Amino acid sequence: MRPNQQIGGQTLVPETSKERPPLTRESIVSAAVALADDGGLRALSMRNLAKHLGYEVMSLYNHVANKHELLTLMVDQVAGEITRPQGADEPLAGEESIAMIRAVAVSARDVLVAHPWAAPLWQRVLPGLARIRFMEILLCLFDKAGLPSDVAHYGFHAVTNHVVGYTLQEQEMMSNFDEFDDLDQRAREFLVDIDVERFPYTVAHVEQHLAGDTGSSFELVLDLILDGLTRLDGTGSRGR
Amino acid sequence: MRPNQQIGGQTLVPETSKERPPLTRESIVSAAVALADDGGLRALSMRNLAKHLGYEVMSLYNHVANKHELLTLMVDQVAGEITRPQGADEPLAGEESIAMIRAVAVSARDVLVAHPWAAPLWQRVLPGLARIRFMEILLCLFDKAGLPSDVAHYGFHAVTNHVVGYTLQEQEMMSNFDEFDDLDQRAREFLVDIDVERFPYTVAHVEQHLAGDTGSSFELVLDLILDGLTRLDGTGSRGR
DNA sequence: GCTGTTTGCGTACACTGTACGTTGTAGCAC
DNA sequence: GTGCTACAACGTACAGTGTACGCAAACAGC
Repeated sequence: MRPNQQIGGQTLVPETSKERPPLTRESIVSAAVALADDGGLRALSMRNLAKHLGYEVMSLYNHVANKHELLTLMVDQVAGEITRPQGADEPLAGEESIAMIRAVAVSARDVLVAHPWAAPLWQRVLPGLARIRFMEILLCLFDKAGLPSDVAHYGFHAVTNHVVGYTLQEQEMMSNFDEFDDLDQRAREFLVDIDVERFPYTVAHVEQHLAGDTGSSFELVLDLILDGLTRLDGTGSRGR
Repeated sequence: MRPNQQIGGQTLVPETSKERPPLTRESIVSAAVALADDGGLRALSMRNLAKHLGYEVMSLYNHVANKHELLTLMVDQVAGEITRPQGADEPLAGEESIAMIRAVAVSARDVLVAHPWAAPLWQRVLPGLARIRFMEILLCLFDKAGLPSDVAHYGFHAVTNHVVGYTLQEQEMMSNFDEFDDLDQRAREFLVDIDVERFPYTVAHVEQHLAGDTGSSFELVLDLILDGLTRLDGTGSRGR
């Protein structure tokens, strides 16, 4: 037992200072993010993670309560990558605020694209500090945009929903129709099921996707939402 | 072994015709939906499902390829509950189409609320027949709304994203702040983390949620999107 | 009758997250 | 120094997961 410690003569400071970095909360989370970045969430088991770090499984639990907490920390680390606009603290004109909201949303989307495993987790995990900061900035910008408070409230939801939801749906498409994935077979079944005669619109829609000419539709819908919000400034008496 | 079959004298037609309904694809899916409806997705294991049906685990695999297929079928059954508007086949005015789109979206949301487990699965599973029908109707309505084809394309995404994304985010809130859930402790941690001084906007936003005055914001954002789409009719030359 | 196919069943395997107990060691009081 | 406490790393063990495999009973067509 403990095969690595009593090999050399030096039983003091054994192997720990040799090459493997010490186990910390941060190193664990970073390794987990790296492991999920290539290999997806499926590749992230506690055993696998421990092996990659050069430790045994249960040692991780000295720094992380359970896997859910690890996932929370991972999402939060990724949330910290979202760029914060400068000058958000100063007084702003409405248009400037909207432009900043747009920038934050685009940055958040970029981060979710860079870490494809993060989008599904985003809603399943409680916000950590970085994500709360993200929320705070966005809500602050909405406040400074001069919108009525209720409009600001669900405007926030509309924007964040769009960022996460759009990316999620896009990734589903990608993974389902990617040749490199083993889901290729299922994609075939799908395309067989929908024959052109019964579902012409759906077939056309899917082909539009496969043609790849849906590039900037994320930003188009984002602008759609933002423009709509600014239009709801005064009375708010619209709808139904 | 096989304790249920050789109890009575009749080894023919043993127990099968006695009381338990025969195992079919449909009965399995329905039982799975029922099981997930109360108990959530966590309660839905193949073993648990088999037990509830009065069969053994591996018998299910005679009717369902694997669990992923089962989940797909479950989502599809639920998708079939979405009400289809009458008269969608006939020629429509633009406003009528938009109204129908709105009705379909609201119905879809109702279904997702009735089956809280379905929203997270919605994006993780390939569309089955019922969901393709749903897509077809929606896309058809978008076409009849007189929108340019690209606007119709991402309008479809904007609406479906909103339906699924909004419900998902709402359910996360619910489950994270519900007293009945064992996540209560985590919710406290969350509220402790965000002190009012550092994150005033976030605290105010969360309190707005806890006060429950966010009732119809789903439909408000939906109208926002739909109104925005109809405004993008002609040139499409707006916003960056 | 025989034969091939379907359906239910039991066992078994690889894998998951993690509870629990043991062990070496660092820090501190005496 | 000795003793005590705290903790990080470890190994084992357990309950739970999805499902591959093989066997037996029931039913189909000949």
